[in-house]
Amino acid sequence: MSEFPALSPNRFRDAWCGQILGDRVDSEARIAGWVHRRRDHGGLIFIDLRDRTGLVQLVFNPDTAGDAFELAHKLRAEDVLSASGTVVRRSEETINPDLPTGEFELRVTAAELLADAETPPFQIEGFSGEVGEDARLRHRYLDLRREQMRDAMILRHRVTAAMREFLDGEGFLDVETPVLTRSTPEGARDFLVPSRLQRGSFYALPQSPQLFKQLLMVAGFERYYQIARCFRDEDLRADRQPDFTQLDIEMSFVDGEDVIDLNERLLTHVFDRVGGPEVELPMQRMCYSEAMGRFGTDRPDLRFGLELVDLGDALGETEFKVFRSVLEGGGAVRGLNAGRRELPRSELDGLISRAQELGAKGLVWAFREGEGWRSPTAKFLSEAELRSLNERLDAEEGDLLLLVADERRVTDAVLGQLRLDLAERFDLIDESEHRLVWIVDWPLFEWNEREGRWDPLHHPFTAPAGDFDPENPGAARAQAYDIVWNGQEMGGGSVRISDAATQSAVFATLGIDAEEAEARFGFLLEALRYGAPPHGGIAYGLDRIVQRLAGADSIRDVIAFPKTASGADALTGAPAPVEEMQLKDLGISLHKRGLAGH
RNA sequence: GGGGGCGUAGCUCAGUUGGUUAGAGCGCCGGCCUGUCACGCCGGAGGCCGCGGGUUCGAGUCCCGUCGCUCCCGCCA
Repeated sequence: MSEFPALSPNRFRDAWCGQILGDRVDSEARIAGWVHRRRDHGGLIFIDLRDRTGLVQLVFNPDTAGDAFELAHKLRAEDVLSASGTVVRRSEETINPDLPTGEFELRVTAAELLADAETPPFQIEGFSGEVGEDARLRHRYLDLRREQMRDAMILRHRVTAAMREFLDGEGFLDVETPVLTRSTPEGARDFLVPSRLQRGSFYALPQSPQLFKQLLMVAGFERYYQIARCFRDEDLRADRQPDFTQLDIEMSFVDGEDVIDLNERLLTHVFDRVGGPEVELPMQRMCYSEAMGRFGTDRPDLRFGLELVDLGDALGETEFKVFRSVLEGGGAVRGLNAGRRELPRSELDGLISRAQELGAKGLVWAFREGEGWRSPTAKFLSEAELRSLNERLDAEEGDLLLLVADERRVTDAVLGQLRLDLAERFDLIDESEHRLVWIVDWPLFEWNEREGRWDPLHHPFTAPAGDFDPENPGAARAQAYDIVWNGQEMGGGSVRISDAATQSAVFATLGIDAEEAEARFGFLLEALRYGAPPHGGIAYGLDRIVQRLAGADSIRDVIAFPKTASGADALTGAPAPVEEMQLKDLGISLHKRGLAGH
């Protein structure tokens, strides 16, 4: 999109407010937009007129503006105005260098009020405070007038336009898949839609178009993409909405390398088009086990250090019961060196609480002091052990060391999160830096202790790497890849299972027996028997990509009409009760509040 | 489901140890003003202190409950 789309001149306007009208000095122009600000000097009135391209100053002089002068006096913020007049180059001393159009102004000769506006509930711009999000969302159409929101939405458009441009050039077909569909097991709760024609049955809103895009590969479309709305009925976060948007891509006759290569070119194309970070190709890759080992997470933020270190073999003979029992029970003692930090006792206690909140039983903190530690825990450890730990942690005098002893899963989760907390606390992240990394070589399954079963790390359609041995699911590797950007998961994909036998075997491992597999995924298994090409793809969180490109704190800032943390639409009031008749049509009865659960 | 933070004028916020008539900036309304651009100057209006209950001679302030917003854990790619 060009910055100033061509305008067909009409009675409202023949130019954009943000347009530099240098080539029209001394000639006529007509402009329409919203009154951004009025500066009424009594005998001379300035109006900043705003449209989506920017601002321009209108000058109303009683000698030249005629009736429009009286109108200008009555104008208020956010009134909608069409004004015509002469484009004038401002005199040197009246140029506003802060405004792109600041060398020019429109000397108004006629103006028409197209709509008057009530006083907005909050100022659109130009005061020092930050308007609360609550107020912004209730009047989102006003919030979207703010420059920051307008730019975010334009950026979003440019991102999707660049994606379409690239994928179109690579021969991808944009195919729409159903929104009313059957539950596909992505792991999250489904949003359900009751069927009127088949009472008692429900559609599910798609958590992703996963199965449909695979069917499109079976159909022979070979290259598919869709900017697809997806739905997950889980609690919200700054980077999670119940309905969100994926860039969904699938390709045939490819292996994982092909998919990664195409996506690296896609991302750099998009970044190039919208002024995103410069990324060298090929992008960095890190295998899952390395990410977990060094950072305690499968989505490491590589912009700072504070890496995790395994300390178990420095403590093989330790008398310290806490460490010893964990190690004997197959757990791990891991730690990180937070660097030379000063922290009051209250903050150290805060770290302990945080570690407990994250699932640890406790947290050992220590400052290196000489060859040993200043720490409540120091007295339980031998001098040799302290020296050895200092060495492992590369600790220098005064460095803050944090250790967690627990199951490996817990040590990683806790230290991985503490690492992020510390980076924030000590401002270790250079916000101008961008680190993208592919996480590869994933396990196919992980053991779900609570449910006592194997779960897929990605989804059940991910192809195993090499031969799949159903007898040893824990050893199976996946042909899967996630793209992680500054510690945030931006997209994930895999090569898919393209033969029915393997798919059935994976279902069986996941505890889905043949009967259930047939009932839920029979259509997929059948499709795979009719000649399914090898295929794979990826899905990106579009909102997150735009959020990061916009430098926003929340995906809500790059979604036109987002939901609040409780899943409500503050503007429309959704979700809302419905008429009794609607429920009756659907054969649904609600338990009355107060009766349910008794 | 759990934990933290917030809720006072239209907006953003202050409000001391529980004390008399609840403040500021911006916005809004009126007046003045011919080169401002967050215009300036003068004047003014505007409050269910989220809601409900309790303690107290007295509650914006303390306690209990509840609702809303938000961040995090769980959950979720």
